[in-house]
Amino acid sequence: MATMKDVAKDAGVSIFTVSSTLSGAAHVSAELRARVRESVERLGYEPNTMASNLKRGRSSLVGLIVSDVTNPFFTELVECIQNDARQAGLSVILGVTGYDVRRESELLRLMSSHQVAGTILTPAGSEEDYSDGRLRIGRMKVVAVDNAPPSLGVDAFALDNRLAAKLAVSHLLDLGHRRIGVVSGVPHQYVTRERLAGHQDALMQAGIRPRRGLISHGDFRLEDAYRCCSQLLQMKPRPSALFLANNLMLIGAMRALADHGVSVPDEMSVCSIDDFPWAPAFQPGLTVVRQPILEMASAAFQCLINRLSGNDGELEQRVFAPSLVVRGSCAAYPA
Amino acid sequence: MATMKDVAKDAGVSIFTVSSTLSGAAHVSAELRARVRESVERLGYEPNTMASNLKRGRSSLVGLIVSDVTNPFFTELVECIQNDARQAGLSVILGVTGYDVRRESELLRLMSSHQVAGTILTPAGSEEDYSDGRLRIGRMKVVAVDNAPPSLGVDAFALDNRLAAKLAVSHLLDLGHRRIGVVSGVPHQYVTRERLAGHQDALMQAGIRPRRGLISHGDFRLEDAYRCCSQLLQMKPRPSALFLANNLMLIGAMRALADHGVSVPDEMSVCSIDDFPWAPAFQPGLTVVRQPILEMASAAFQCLINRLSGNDGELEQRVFAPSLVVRGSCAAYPA
DNA sequence: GTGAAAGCGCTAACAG
DNA sequence: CTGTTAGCGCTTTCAC
Repeated sequence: MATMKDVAKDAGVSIFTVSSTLSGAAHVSAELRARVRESVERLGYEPNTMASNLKRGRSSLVGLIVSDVTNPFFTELVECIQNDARQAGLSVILGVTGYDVRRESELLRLMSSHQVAGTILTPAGSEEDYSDGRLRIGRMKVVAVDNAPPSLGVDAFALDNRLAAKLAVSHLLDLGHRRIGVVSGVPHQYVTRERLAGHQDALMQAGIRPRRGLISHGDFRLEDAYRCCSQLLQMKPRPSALFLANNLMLIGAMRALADHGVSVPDEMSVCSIDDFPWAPAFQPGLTVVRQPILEMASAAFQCLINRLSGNDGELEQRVFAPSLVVRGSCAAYPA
Repeated sequence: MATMKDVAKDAGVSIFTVSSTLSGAAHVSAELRARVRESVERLGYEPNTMASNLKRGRSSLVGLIVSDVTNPFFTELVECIQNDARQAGLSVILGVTGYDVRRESELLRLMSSHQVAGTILTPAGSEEDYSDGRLRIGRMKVVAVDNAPPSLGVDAFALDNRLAAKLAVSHLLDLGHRRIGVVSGVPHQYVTRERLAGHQDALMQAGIRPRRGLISHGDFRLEDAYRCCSQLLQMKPRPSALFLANNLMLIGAMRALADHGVSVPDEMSVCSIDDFPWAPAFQPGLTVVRQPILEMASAAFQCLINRLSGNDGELEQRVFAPSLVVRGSCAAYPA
C-alpha cells in the first residue's frame, strides 16, 4: 500500500506538497501538482483516512445506532441518515441495539472509541435509564431520534407519540368500536408509555374506561405480536378492533388474523403506528399513523452537524406531528 | 479526552503497563493492574481505536456495501453481517450503492481509505463491469454476496438465480398459466440476466415461446414495478399471471393490482423471488422463492474472516439453492 | 511556494 | 515484570 511518502519520493517533492495538493489546503504550482497527481495515479495511492483523522483529532465517521434494522421505520431512517452523511462527506458506522439498553451503552462506547464525530441514536430506554447523563460519552456528540425521554440530556427529535396513538385509537372510536384490543411495545421504553398514554387519552375523551384485559404487551417485533394477537382473538367477547403500537407488530397481527381466518375489516378493524411501503399494497390498504421520518432524520442530522461545528447552544428538543393515513383496514362497527 | 498517557501518569506507571493491562498482551502484576483500572475508571478513559488501528496496521472495521437498504433482502443481510461482525469484534461501516456501479467504485475506495479489514459487497453490475479486477482495491479483501458475475475475481456467495426464476415460473406454468407477465430488474445487472434466463428455461421446458411484450423492465424498486405492472394490466388479452424479479417489485405489483381492483389469485396469479416477513401476512399469502440469506451471509462473512487471517487459497464461489414457498397467491388457470 | 520536523495516541520491539 | 523508545501515515506549524 503506497503512502504519502512514497508519492512524494516518486514525484520528487516533499510530503507537504503532496498533502497540500490532495487536500487543496495550500497553493501548489501547477507543475508540481501535475507531477503529484501522476505519481498518485501510478502508485495507486489511497489516502489513509485513519492516519488523517488521528492527526486532525476528528474523524470523518458518524455513528448510527438503531434498535432494529429489519424494521422499515429504522430502515428508512438509516437510508436518510446515510444520504445526509454522504453529502456531508461522512461515513456511517452502524450499530443495532435490539432495544437493549446495555447493548446501547456498549455501542455508544464503541462509537466513541472509533472517534466518531457524533452519533445518531434511537434510544432504547426510558426516563430512568438516562438519569445520569449516560449519553455523554467523552466528547462525542449524540443526538436522539424517535424515542426521547425528557431526561436524555441530548438533542432529540421525535414524534408526538402520545398524540399519534390517540389519533389511531380515536379513529377506531369514531367508527363506533368500543372493545379495542391493544398490542403495546417493549414495556420499559418511553415510546411505549407515551403510546399507551395516548390510547388512554382517546378512551378518556370518549368516556370509555380502559380494561386491562384488552392490553397486551408485545416487544415491537413480529413474532410476539402474533402471539399477543392470537390471545386477544380468544377473548369473549372478542374485540372488534385492534391497535398495534408499531408496523412490525401490525404485520404480526395480520399474520395471526390470516391464520385464524378473521377478515379485515369486516370482522376486525386494524390500525397501527408507522406507515411503510407495504401498507397500501394490502387488500384492504392498512390504516396507519404516519411519522415524518425524512423530516426527523434531516433535522437530527443537521443538528448533529451544527453541534460538530461548535454550536454549544441550548438543547434542541423537537416534537413532530403524526398524521393519520386512512386506508381500508378500519370499518364502522358493527361491521 | 483522557489518553493512555494520562492514565499512566495518574496511576504512576508507564504507558506500556497501561497498554498491556488493557489488551492483556503481557503479564502485569495484580497490584498495578488494579491501579490502572482505577485510573481508567476515574479519568473515564476510552481507548482510541483509530490510533490503535493505525499503529497495528489493520483496523477493526469492515465495510458492508449493499444496493438498497430499504429492501428487506438487504436489510436482513445487514442484520446478519452486523451480528457476525459484532461477534468477531468488528464494527461495520455501511454503504449504499442504489444499484449504481460508479457509486460502488467510490464506496469501495472509501472503505479502503478507511483501512477496513475487508468489505462485503452486493455488486451492482454485470460481467463486463468487473473485467479488469476492479474489485481489487489496495490490499482490502472483498467478498461478494447476492450478485456474482463470473468475472468478479473475488469470493462470491449467491443464489442460483437462474434456477430460482425457473422454479417460480414453472410453478405458474404447472398451474396452467400460459400468458405470464414478467417484471425484471435493472437491465444491466447479472442477477437480472440470470433470472430472465431462468424464466426462459421454464418456458422452454414447457414448450412455450417467450413473447417480448410480456417482459417489462423494472429496476428492483417499488415505484417502477408499479408502472410496469400497470402497463401489463392494459394488455389484451391480459396476462393471467405475474412473475416479479424481486420482493420490492412484488409490493409494487400488489399495489397496482389493488389500485386496479384486480383480485389475487382469482383474476391474477402472482409470484416473485425473495421471501420476506410480510409475505405470509397478505391475504392470500404471497407465493415466493426463498433465498437462504442467513446461510449466504454467514458463509460470506466466514470467508472474509478466513481471508483476513491469511488464507490465500483459491477463490471460493458458492451457489445456494432456492426453494419455492407456496402460499396462496397463485391459483390454477383458469381461475 | 516549498521543505523539514514535530507530533496525534497507540503498539511492540528492545532494554533493564 | 516494567519502562523506554521508535514509529504507524498524516497534518501543520515554522523556517527558508
